[in-house]
Amino acid sequence: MFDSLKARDAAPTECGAQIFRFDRPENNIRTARNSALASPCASCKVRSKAVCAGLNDEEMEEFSRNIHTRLVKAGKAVYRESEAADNLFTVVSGEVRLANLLGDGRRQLTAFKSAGDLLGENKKGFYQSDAEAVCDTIVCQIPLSLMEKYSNDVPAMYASIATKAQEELCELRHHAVLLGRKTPLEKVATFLVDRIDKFDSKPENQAAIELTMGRGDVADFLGLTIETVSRTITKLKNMGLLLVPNPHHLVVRNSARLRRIAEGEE
Amino acid sequence: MFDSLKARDAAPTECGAQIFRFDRPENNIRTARNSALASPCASCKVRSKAVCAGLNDEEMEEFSRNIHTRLVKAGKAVYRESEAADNLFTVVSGEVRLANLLGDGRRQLTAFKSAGDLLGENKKGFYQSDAEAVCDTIVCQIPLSLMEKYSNDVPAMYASIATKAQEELCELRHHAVLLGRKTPLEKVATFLVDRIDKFDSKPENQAAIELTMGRGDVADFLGLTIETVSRTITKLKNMGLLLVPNPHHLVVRNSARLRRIAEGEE
DNA sequence: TTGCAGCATTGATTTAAATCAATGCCCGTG
DNA sequence: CACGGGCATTGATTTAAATCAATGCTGCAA
Repeated sequence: MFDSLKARDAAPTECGAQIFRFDRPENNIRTARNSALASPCASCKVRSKAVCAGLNDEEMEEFSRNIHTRLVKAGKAVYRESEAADNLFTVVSGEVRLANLLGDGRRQLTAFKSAGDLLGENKKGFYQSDAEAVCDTIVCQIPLSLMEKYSNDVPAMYASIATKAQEELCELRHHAVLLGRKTPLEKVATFLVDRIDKFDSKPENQAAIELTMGRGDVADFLGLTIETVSRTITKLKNMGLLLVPNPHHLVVRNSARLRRIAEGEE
Repeated sequence: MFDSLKARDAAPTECGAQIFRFDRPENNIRTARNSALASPCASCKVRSKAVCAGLNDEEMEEFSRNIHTRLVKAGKAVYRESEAADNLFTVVSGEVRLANLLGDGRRQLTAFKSAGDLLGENKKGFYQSDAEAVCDTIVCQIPLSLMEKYSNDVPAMYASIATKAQEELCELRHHAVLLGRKTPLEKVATFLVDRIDKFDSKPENQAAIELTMGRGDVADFLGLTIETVSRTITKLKNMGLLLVPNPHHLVVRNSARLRRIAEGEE
């Protein structure tokens, strides 16, 4: 019955994951008082956006001794649902999808996580979704025990986690509206607009979008089939709203109108 | 186009909201050392489940001077989206729906909150949904400033809020799977099973379910139309899984099978 | 270079859920 | 007690998206 909704494997697509360099101590987040301390974290490009942003130099120094970075190849799992949740993860580069499966293989993606985002939703000590790399991805693995330690000592970190949880709740409500009430056209438009807002710093009317994931991932994120996603993108193209140089690179030509469509306003 | 999806008003249904009595100091949660202190909180029936559970007698005493309880009539708002978020709320009795609207009136409910649940999701100081009483409901209004004060002093309270946030995230992911990938039959079955798990302490095979909300609310929660919800309930009735004494009271006759249906296993 | 595998697109057909429409039921009210 | 309004249910019809099916494209490997 749901054959075409079966879980699909990752598109092992090149997504330009740049390697995280430990040997480039250009700390532009906070001046290291003692550059001899320069730890992996010191040169971390996502530190300003990540939960560890609030640590001072000494704390960061200890932090960096306890975390470690992992390269997760496209399609491989960072963790799986029901595994014991011992770590949190910050995405350093690349992109991760959070997936939940039904017994017969139907799949729903609940989020894509990219640079600076925090992963590791758990309940009673177990992860609640599969977290899989969409493309080659680097994550920073943070033992939960370490987090707990800092959470008490470093209010900024607890606050940061709380804020991220609130944002995530907000995103999920937003996504529930999409899944439950939007048309395919509105779903795809929302997806594209959200990507622009997440990645494109300059909110011009014309914006380039890189899709690290394949159509199957988009479909499972939006609660559609691959075919409907494809047809809808073609439709947006025919409406003159989109250029499609190739399946993984889109250019939005009129993001204002796309935004209106996303909200069901036309 | 979406006329039949327009936001529907509350069913002003009687839901047996029992009035919260201040004058009955039967503190079965924690023995009040000094019964002269007996505050409204002392007799609160939901305290063991609520965020204030971790307060000691003195803290609770101060707490009770700063909170106040409000009766919200069926259909009225506890708060509205985009209002300044100055308070959190604990549901004392009754039930609240969280609603998000699209410009043209389409509506998605993201949660029903009942006794002991915490309300007041906000982002950057503003509520993110409409919170409306499904039936006559009593809420305990807690100034956010008070929460912040206790959050620093009373780790248990911060932990309790964090736990509730995690649970909420978990529920929303669960709901995303439902909205994006389940059939109407599975959606309704899931809704019923979740209600049993939430309200029915004894997990017998036969369980009574009270629906405080009308079919419109159920439809907007499940991403369906009223008609489909109604037909699906009839279908479950015809399958021998359900008795429907009246629209607001259902009896599940085989919850094990209902559970299997909910997970798409048959 | 050719062939193949995996995606993506496009087209035809089916089907399930939305929409449109009518009726019934229950409760509160005059 | 009769009436009216708001829900809920049920039936008929439409329609949009899933499904089924075929073809095309791209990049990798033999």
